[in-house]
Amino acid sequence: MKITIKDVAKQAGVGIGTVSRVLNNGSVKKETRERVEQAIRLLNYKPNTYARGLKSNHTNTVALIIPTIWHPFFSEFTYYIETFLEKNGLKLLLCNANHNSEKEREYIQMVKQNKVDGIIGITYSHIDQYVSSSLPFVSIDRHFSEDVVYVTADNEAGGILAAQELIKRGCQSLCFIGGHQTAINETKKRRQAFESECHNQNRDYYVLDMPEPILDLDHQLTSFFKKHPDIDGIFAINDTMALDVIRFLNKIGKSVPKDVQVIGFDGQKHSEHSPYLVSSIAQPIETMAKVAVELLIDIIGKKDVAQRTILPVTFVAGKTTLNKEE
Amino acid sequence: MKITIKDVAKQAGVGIGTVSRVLNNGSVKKETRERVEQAIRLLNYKPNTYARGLKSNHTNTVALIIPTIWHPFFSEFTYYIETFLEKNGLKLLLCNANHNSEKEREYIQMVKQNKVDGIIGITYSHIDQYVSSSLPFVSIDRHFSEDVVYVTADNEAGGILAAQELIKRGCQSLCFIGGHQTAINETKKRRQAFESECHNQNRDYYVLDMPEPILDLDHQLTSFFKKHPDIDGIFAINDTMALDVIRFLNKIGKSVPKDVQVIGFDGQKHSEHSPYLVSSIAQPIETMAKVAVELLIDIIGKKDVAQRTILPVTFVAGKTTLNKEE
DNA sequence: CTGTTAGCGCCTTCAG
DNA sequence: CTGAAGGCGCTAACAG
Repeated sequence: MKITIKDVAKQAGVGIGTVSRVLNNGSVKKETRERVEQAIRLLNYKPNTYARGLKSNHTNTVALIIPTIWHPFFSEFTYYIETFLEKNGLKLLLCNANHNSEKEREYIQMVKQNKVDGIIGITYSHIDQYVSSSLPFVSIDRHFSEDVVYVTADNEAGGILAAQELIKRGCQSLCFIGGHQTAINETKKRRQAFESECHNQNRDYYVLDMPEPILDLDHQLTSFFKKHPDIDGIFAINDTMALDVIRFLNKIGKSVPKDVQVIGFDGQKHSEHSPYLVSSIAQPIETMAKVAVELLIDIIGKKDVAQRTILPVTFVAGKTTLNKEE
Repeated sequence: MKITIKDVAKQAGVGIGTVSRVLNNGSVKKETRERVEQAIRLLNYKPNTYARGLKSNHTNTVALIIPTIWHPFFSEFTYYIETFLEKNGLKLLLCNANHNSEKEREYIQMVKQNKVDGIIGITYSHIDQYVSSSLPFVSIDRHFSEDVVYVTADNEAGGILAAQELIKRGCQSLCFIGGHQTAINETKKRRQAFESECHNQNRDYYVLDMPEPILDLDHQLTSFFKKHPDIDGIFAINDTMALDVIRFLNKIGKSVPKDVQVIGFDGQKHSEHSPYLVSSIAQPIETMAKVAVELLIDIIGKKDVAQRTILPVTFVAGKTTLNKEE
């Protein structure tokens, strides 16, 4: 049996308008309000979200689009997004896009259908045309061609920092190992900045930048290291790649960090209280989430917001680099 | 400007009922249907979810309650849940409960408010009284006192298997290390079954079962291993605990798996294509998710369903056990 | 087969 | 300050 506002009104002996008013903090005589509140409790009445949404045209729900939740970086990010949404009375609808742009588009449609109020997205597919600046959308790590609001870590500073940290730790022969996709995204700057810093410091460096999806990683790594056996400092485009590379290095009998030092990017952990997976350039994930949520709320509230926000990165020492020589 | 069904009807020169029918695959003359579909495309019309929900009283949205998404086990589980929901045209609302039963209750309320159609929950708090069997709720790993539908891995078989695998690999002195909470849950059977199997096989075993939250783990481990320095086979209640224990063992100079072999529980990976974190009793996470979704859909559809589903576990070899002696 | 109509539960005027 | 009435966009039942 569904309890509606009508039942409450009858129970309290008032009109439904009055009940609505107490629900929405309208002005109601204190005594009447109490009577209504009691009736609400008595009947265990819950306002129907749909009826509300139909009128007010908003749902207090935000969609988050990520490639997959089954990944420490995205799960941490999602964790914080949910936390901040919660603080603002918003709910989170989760979408594992899996590089399926169809699915991403579906969620974009949902904004128009009033199923969600806005979207926060980490997406690497070509959905530029569907994301216009008129849509309440905050992009992470991804600069769309149109002027869509986005938040990103300072990938450029990260690339530079990675080179500096490796050099500081005595590496002589550096390299970058990563993968790339066709869609433009901010992560490409990691490599660029790393290269330019190597250049500035007059260091040799090599680059292995593979087009994704990477199917034969070990094969490619084998020939890369065969060609450059002297490499002793690696900057991997992210922690996952770093782990893969480390696994490979161990397989071919190289020790990390003794023979080769490795720095990843992201600053991942298994879970909140775990140690870092690898030495890494850590993204300020919590802050990124916080800013993304705040921006989205402002956009939904029709306020003007900064089109781009770049947050600082830091080096976090794990077990894949030596201690700094100072 | 909002496009409604009315606009479409006018554009197509038909009544709104007809438009509704083409939207819901009612019987419409082919020619008329085409005209309507064209109008829909032309106006880029999207049916309003709220208006629909208001009528039909369902939202095609399911809430998932987990302690935290920032954890490989839960993020994998969530990944599969979302996948299966998606296949059934359902959306996922994510709730990091963080052991906050207040928040869990809030989501339970949402079912009553028609904000979600049902709930799948991994919850370790005391919300029994709010979850009645009348609610579309599927519980994972948790047996509520009322007859709530639940899905769980075979924790009992897992405990036995863990003991067998350790013994098979030559361990002489076994132990169980875990934590427990006040709320009843299926994971307690891991310890019980492990103990009884040790008993059956006439093996010595020790137990360190700490009340959660565990604040001084290292401290407790220190005194435990001081008391039992001969332990060479450990069954940890889950992979996270296994990792913590391994970290501790390394700290005190013991090598895993050479000196001590460790088996966890869950079968966690960082992400889809990563190796197992530790040797482990793997839960059939994908199947659990699939079954949970199917059960929930059946419950929502008022069908009768099995009250409990127990799924088989398997041993997966990681790097924390020796090869089997066969 | 198709147009019309009556609500779904709520919020918001608008009188009283 | 409060009750009644209209309508949000849609579906389903009912005539035609």
